[in-house]
Amino acid sequence: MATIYDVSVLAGVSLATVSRVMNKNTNVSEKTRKKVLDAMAQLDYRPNAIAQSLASNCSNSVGVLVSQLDGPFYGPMMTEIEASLRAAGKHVIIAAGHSNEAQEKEAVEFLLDRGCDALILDVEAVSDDYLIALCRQHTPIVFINRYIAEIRERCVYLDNELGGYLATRHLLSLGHRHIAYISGPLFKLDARQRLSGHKKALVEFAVAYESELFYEGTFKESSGSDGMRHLLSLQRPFTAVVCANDQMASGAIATCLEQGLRVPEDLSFMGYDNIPFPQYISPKLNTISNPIHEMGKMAALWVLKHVYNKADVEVTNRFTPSLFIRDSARRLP
Amino acid sequence: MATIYDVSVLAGVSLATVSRVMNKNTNVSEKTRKKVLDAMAQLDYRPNAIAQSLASNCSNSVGVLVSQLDGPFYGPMMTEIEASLRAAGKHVIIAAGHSNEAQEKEAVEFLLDRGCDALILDVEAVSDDYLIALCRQHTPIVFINRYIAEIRERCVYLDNELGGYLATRHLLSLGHRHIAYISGPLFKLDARQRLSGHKKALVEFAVAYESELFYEGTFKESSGSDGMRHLLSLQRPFTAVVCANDQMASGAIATCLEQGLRVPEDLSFMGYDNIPFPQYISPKLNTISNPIHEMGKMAALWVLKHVYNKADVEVTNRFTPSLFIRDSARRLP
DNA sequence: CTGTTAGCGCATTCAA
DNA sequence: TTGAATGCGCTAACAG
Repeated sequence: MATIYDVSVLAGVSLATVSRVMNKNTNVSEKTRKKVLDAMAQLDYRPNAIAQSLASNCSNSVGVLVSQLDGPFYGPMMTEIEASLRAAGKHVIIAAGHSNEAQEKEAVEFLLDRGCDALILDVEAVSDDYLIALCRQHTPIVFINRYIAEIRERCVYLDNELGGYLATRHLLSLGHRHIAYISGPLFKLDARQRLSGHKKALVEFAVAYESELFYEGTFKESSGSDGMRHLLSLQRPFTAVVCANDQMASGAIATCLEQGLRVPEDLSFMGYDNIPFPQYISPKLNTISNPIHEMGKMAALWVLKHVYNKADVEVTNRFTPSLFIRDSARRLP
Repeated sequence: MATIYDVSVLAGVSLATVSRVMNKNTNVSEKTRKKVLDAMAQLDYRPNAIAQSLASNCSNSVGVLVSQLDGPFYGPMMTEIEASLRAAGKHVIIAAGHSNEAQEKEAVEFLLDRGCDALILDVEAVSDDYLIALCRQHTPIVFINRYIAEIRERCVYLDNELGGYLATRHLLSLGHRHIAYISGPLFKLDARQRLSGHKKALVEFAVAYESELFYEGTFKESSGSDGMRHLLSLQRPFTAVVCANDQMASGAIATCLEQGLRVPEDLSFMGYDNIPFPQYISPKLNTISNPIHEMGKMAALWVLKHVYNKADVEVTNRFTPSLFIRDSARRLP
């Protein structure tokens, strides 16, 4: 591997001059610039990014920490982040925290140690205090899907309570009065907020909350199935089910269909997140939009703006969900 | 940020000694080791990974390049790779190539420049020659989803032709004789191989290949819908459709259901990849397994074995697909 | 406009 | 067992 030194020798200039042309420093005559460029080409020179980072204290890379690497939720988010950052010549180092406190912390420290210029974190298991302390570090950090008042200008998040409210209100407005709820794991803030919105809508329509019709799932398809089986076993009447995400809704609907129930004729459903797949199933799922890709993009823009002084755009912190009406809920006669 | 120098001063030892205890070098007396460890703890010392990489020429990180960051295919693969590597104390830098030659090359060079100890590549757009040349570099590289004879021991791949064969043979064995085919983009090797297996099965059953019943899609849901609409518009009889992946199959089935066709009563379907979601839709999709997560794991093991001299496991290069029979195809009377 | 000189934080000889 | 010295490849003052 050729080094900057080899280039300088071949070009007959000093080391510093080579560095200057690399960094587009204008104080180089066209003639010497060309000599250097030629030498670089001839040696197939590639700058050593590690050495650049060490010397400049800037790695041109930003660390991204998500809960999982797979799934319909984080994929689009990472895609947007990567695309936005790459378009600005920055690169992305991705790690997974697996919703586990130790792993999340370890990943954060890894990214910090790797000299990332900034971090974009989607973390669920670590405490608010930990994150607030983290912000006192010199590496700038943005948070996705999390709202912490003390550092609110670094948070990019969805109004999950509003989404939960919209989902349930839609069913209520269709005449449903006995509505089951398959929740995400309640240790997650977004799951709690969605549930809170659900209850708010019930109150608004003066419908009692039936705690028997509540099931705490895991946000995965299989727990939607499990939840549905549980609810059906109750022998307690209900005409609709709100699921805290589309994956659980899909699992729940599949279970209904297996048991010979029709959707939405026998049971109406609402999902949440508007992930791509359920558009292609039958019945098409009603859901709440979750502009996760836009939030990813916004986090990337935040970094571009605050860390790299690019992108003079306005950063929106709070995103608003909206209702998608398709074929999985019907109006009660 | 405390440096190794700060630690050495506080501990009253030399810089080299601190380095020794960090690297678990045994030639340090218990007493001084303890002094150093104490100093580290006191200063909350975290080694600078960048500096370590530069000095040791080893970054403890491996680069992973996939086509996309989202989707049901690459997600599980990345998850396995990350988990296997992290368990060994190694880290992962992920980039996306977007099935585009320039972007794939750029990403490869980025990962190389970042000082990755090894690369795991899932690339589609670059040529075999480029990859063969890449292998002459000093950074070890392993390929997923690609077979190149000259560097076969670095390839981890699926027998796609066999999978295509199994899919079509299943339908043929159920009595289908007019089988449409919705293909992946033919510039991708796996799409061509799956199609080749399809034709092989037809030959075996002495059934003519009807080129009118062929549609070249993109591997995305929407192209499954498009393909289905095209096939239906042909007014040419067929009783089954083989789709080159599950996503297109889902799109195609959705379109059929929309148009009032029943699956599998009116039309039988086969998918490919066995992605999670279609298990939760109705009808449950027949498909071909694609052990992408195992392939990801195997690639990680390859790196652990050949680069870090860990994991004395046997590396399997070729994976064999198998048939999953569920509810989307019926036997013809 | 260009060259010289110091580091960046750490690993690694080579002596002691 | 420990310390001093050197260098990894590059950037960034500071001179000239």
